[in-house]
Parts: sequence; C-alpha cells; structure tokens
Amino acid sequence: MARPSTSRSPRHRTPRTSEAIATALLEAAAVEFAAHGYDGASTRRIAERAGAHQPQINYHFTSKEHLWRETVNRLFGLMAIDTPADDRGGPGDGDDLSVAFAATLRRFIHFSADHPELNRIINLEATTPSPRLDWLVATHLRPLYELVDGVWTALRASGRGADLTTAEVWELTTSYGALHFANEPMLAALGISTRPGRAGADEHADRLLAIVFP
Amino acid sequence: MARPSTSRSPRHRTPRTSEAIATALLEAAAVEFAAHGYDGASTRRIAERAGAHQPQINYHFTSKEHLWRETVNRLFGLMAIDTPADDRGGPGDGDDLSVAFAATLRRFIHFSADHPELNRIINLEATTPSPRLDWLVATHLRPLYELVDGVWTALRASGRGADLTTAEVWELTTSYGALHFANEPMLAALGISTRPGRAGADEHADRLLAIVFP
DNA sequence: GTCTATACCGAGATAGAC
DNA sequence: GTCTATCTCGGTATAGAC
Repeated sequence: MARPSTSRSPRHRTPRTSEAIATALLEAAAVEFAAHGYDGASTRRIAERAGAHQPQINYHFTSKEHLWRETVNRLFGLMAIDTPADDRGGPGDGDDLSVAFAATLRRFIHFSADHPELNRIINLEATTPSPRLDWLVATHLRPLYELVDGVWTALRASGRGADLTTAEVWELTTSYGALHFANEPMLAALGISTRPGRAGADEHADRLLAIVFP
Repeated sequence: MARPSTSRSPRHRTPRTSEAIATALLEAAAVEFAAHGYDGASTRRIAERAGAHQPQINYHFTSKEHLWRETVNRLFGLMAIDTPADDRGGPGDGDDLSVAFAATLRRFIHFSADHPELNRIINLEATTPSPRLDWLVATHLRPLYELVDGVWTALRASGRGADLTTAEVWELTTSYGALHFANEPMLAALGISTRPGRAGADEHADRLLAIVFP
C-alpha cells in the first residue's frame, strides 16, 4: 500500500554485475527455450525467471535470436568442460580407444542428465530447416560428429565395438541416450522413469553401453 | 483491379464440405504443431495452410486446445490403421509372437516415416508437465504401452528377443526408431540421413530390429 | 546499465453481416 | 457455415528518464 514509487517488479535488491545478470538470463533462457521452443518461449518469461526486466535482454543480447545462440554456446561450453576433448580421441591402441570412448559416452550421458536442456533445444530445431538449424550444425554439431566419426572408425577398424555405423552410434547416443532425461516427465507419467540423480544416469549409461559395446 | 468485392484471401473456389475443411485443418495443424510446438504454432498459419480463414478454427474446434487434441486423435487413428492391433498381440507360441511383434515394429517405423508429425508432437509435450501431457498419456500412450508390455513380457518369458525391458524397447522404438524421421532435416544437414521413401524406412527398421531381435 | 513507458505487431477469440 | 471486422492480450523491441 505504501511506497508507491520505489516498488519494482523484479526483485534484485543486490544490483548484480553485468556478467551476473547475463548469466542469469542465459540460465533462464535455457529452461524456457527447452520447455517451449524458440517461437513459444517469451523474453518476458525469461527475464522474469532471471529476476530481470524484459528490455535488459535486448540490452545484453540485442535480440531474441542472439540470446538463443548464446544460450546454446553456453550449454556446449558446459558440455566441453564435463566431457573434455582429450578423452574423445588421442593416440593409443584399440583397447585404450574403447575405454576412452566408453568413458566419454558415459560422461556425456551424465551431462545430459544434469543439463537436459541442450539435447532438448537441439531436438526442437532438428525437425525444421531454418537458419538456426544451419548455424547449430555448422558451429557445433558437425565438428563434434567428425570427432566421433574419427574415433569410432578407428575403433571399429581394430575390431572393437558393436557392428554399428558412426551414424547409428550418434543417433543411439543422442536419441535413446540423452533424450531419456529430457523426456523424464512423460516417462514418469508412464511409470518408467529412472531413478533420479547419479545412480539413474549411470544405469542409463549402462544400457546404452550394453548396445554400443556388447 | 476489377472484382473489388468477391475476392477472398483463402482460395477455395470449391466451397468444400464441413468435413473436408475440418480434415484440411487437422492436416495443417499436424504440420504446424509438429514444426513449432503448441505455443509456437499459430491458428492463423494453420488456417492459411488449410486454405481457410482463421475464425473457422474456432467454429469447427471451438479452441486451439481442442484443435490440438483432435489433431493428436486423428494421427493415432491413422497409426491404428497402419499397425492394426491384431498384430500387436493375440495367442500363439513364442515364435508367432516374435514374428508378429517384429512385423508390428516394422509397420510402426513405416508409419513414423510417413507421419513424422505424431512422434514429433509427442516429443514436444514429453519434456514439460502439463494438462496436455497428462491427457496424452492417459488417452493414448498408457494403453499402448501396456499392450506392448504384455506382448514383450510374454515373448521374453519364452526366451525370445534381446535382454531388454519393455521400457528399453519402448524408448528405443520411439526415440531411436521413430525420431529418426522427425529429425531428418538435422541428419541431412549432418550428411547422415537415410534414403527417402520405403527403402530408407525399411533400412532403419532393420537397424532397430537388429537391436531388439539380435 | 537499469528501469518505465510505450510503440508496434501478431496472437486467439468473438460479433454480426451475409 | 463463411467471412470481415474487431476486441483484447501478450509478444519483441525501442526511447528516454534516471
């Protein structure tokens, strides 16, 4: 009732640095984009979730499109930290490669359990040709795929792994492996969700690895 | 220049029956909902794609929400035609069951290749709890899952099939099996899309069946 | 850099002539 | 039943005070 002028909608008594609010916006954007898709997500809701004002999105990221890209960049950055590139390739005999590749797959599954938003966002873009999809493939997916292809091809050449192409391993990992966590609400409603936390993620990684490395 | 009054934006010189336009709207809605999600799809675009006026959606389906449900109902109806329930279960020994189950999986994959919109729409709802998701599970997914569960359990009891739970078979089929076609634009951009048409669908069914029935 | 106010557009839904 | 006009709301983006 009192204080008619100084009341603001978002609550950030702590004025926060420019970087802090940018990060908060990116985190909120990941959740909203993952839940509602690019078109369905609204910058109002993203700002609200971040405890910021909607115009601050345009100030920090100039446009919704740029915000989306930076959100994806940030998530891929987090993934790179969790599943470092050293483990994806490197020299060594077939057994070394197999062990390293399996370990990386497991780490990727764990990352997907911790950050289901990334696979979610990728899958949302995957079905419709768009500039966003082109950018996503060129910037992030293709380099990653070629890395995987190199390792898997070498690995298969030395007789390890299941009789699957790189494309099959890729699809199994991203669709069956990672989407499991993004689809948790539906699986829970069906009564087939995994245990939450590390244990559940590990079990799902076991299931994937049983197919890729029988 | 001439005819100032009789020009209409949507082109349907043929006035079409009520049922024809309802079907056209449902087909258009499937494409738009699949491409942009529920929130992202617009009734204006759906009507435009169907060659109708936007208010006709409210006339025929009362609301966007109802239109969405009828769109899903129609797609599940088409699926039931393509993969009839007789083939999903029925009495018989283990070999009969295996053959019938494999045939049904194959038909489902073919249906998913012909109508990627259904798996797409399901996947869009799968990640966020909502009344739509609850309705989807209760109305369509749970009955289907329990059918699959009954058959797969019987089949496994007789020693057939890979050492997988029903949940694993379900996820492999819907994620790895069906999403392959929904994600075709991304896979094509990565250079790993399958051949179009029946042949490509059959090849992908082979890949899935090689995992489920080694 | 932050925040209020607002411009401008497109969304879903409704009214009423036809 | 169809179609035009329109209501109201929420979307992104911008202007300008502070």
